[in-house]
Amino acid sequence: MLQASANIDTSETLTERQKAVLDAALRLLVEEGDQLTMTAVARRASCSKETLYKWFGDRDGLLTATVQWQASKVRVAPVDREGHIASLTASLERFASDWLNVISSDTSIALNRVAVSHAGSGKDNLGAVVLENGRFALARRLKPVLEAGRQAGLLDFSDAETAFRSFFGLVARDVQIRLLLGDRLELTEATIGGDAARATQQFLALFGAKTGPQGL
Amino acid sequence: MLQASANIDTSETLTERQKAVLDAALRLLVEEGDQLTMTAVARRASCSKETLYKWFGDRDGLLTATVQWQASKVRVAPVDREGHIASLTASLERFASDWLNVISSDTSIALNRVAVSHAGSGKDNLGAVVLENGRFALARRLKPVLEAGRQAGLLDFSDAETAFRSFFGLVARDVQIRLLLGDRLELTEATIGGDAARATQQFLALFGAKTGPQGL
DNA sequence: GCCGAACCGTAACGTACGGTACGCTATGTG
DNA sequence: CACATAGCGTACCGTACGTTACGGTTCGGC
Repeated sequence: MLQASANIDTSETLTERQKAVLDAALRLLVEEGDQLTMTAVARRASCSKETLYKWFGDRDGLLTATVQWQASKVRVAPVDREGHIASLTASLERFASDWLNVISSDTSIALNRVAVSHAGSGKDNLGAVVLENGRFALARRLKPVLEAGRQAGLLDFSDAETAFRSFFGLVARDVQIRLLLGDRLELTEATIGGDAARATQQFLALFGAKTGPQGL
Repeated sequence: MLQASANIDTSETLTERQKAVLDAALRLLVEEGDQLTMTAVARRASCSKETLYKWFGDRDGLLTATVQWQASKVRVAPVDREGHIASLTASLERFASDWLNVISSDTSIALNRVAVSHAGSGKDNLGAVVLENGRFALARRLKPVLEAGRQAGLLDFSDAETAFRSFFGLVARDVQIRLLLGDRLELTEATIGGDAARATQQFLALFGAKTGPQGL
C-alpha cells in the first residue's frame, strides 16, 4: 500500500494505471464532492474495489493519494530575475493572475472542500497537503522575486514572509472563502487580469521603495 | 417544523428549551465537526430524537437552525461617526481586531467547516447563512464607517465595496483558509492587535486622502 | 500448455446512522 | 379524577456504504 506524506512527489512511484485511477477519482471528486463512494470510483475507473483497497489501503488513503496526485501535477514555471520595475510588476501580476485562476478552478475548490471537511477529524493530512502545494508553494515561488526586487532597490520590506502575506491578502481578498462557501462569484479572464493589476499596484504602493511611487 | 432562511432572526421564535438544544448541538459541532449524529445531539441535550425531528425536520434542518442560532447571537455594537482621523483609525482597528477574533474562534472554524462541507451538494443553505452573517454582515457594518471617512475628507475611494474588500484582504490575509485547513496558527491577543494596526495603516496608506500620508 | 500473479466484476457482510414508532412520565385543564 | 399534550427514552427499520471474499479472465514466464 502506498504511504501518505505531505510533500513526497508520488508521481514517481505510480504506475500509469494507478495514475489513470487517480484521475478518475479526481474527476469524481470535482463532480460529487466529498460524498464520492468507493464503488463509484471503481466503476468510473473500470477497476475492482479490491484493487483500490490493495493500492490505497482505505478510503482515506485513496483521497490522500488523489489530492497528492493533483498536487504533483502542478508544476512551476521559473520566473526571470531581472532588476527593472517593469519585469517586477509583470512577475507580480503574473503570480496574482495565476493564483486567482488556481483558487477559482473547479479542481481547487473541490480539493479545498474535501480537505477542509477532513481537517477537523484527527488525521488531517489532506489539509497539510493542500496547504503545502497551494499557499506555501506559492510563497516559495514568490519570495525569490520579492528578494530580487529588494536587491534591485525596487522594494522595501523587512520580512519577506510579511510582505508575501500582504500581497496574498490583496490578491485573494474574500474570493477563496466565498467560493468555498458556495457563493456564485464569476471570475472571468478580464476581471482576473484587472484584479491582478490592481493588487500589484496596491502592493507596490505599500512596499515599493520610497524613490518613486508608481502611480495608483 | 422551523423554516430555514438566510437572514431571518430565529431567536425570536425559539423557546428556551429549543435554544438550549441548539446550544448543545453547537457545542457538539465544535467538538466533533460535521460527523455529529442525531443520537449524539439528543443525548447531549437530554431530549429525544423524535423531538429533534419534530422541531427541526431533519438533520439538515437541525444543522441550519444551529448555524442560524449562533449567527443570531452575534450582535453589533454601533460605531461612532465622528470625523477625525483618530476616530476613524480606532474604528478600523476595532473592526480588524474583531474580525480576526471571530475567524480564529473555535466556533467560527467549526461553522465554516460544516458550511464548506455542505456547499458542494445542492442545498447549500449553510454557506449562504455563514456568508450572510459573517463576511456580508461585516461589510454592512463597515461601509458606513468608510463612507463617513470619505465625507470627512479622510478617505478617498470610488467604490465602498472595492475599498472594503481590500481592507478585508489586508486584515485576514491567509489566516482563515489556513485555520480551516487545520494549520496550527496561534493568534494571541497581542498578535491580533498588531495585525489590526498594521492592516489599518496599510489601508490608510492605500485609501487615505492625498492630503497627508499617515506614516507607514 | 501450465502456473501464478494481477486484476476485474460482483455478491455478500457488518455497521453506522437517519428516520420512525411506541411506551412512559409529568404537567396542566375540565 | 379523567383526559390531553409535550416530551423523554428506547427499540426498531431501512439503507447506504466501507470493506471483504470469491470466481473468472488476462498475461508474462518456463
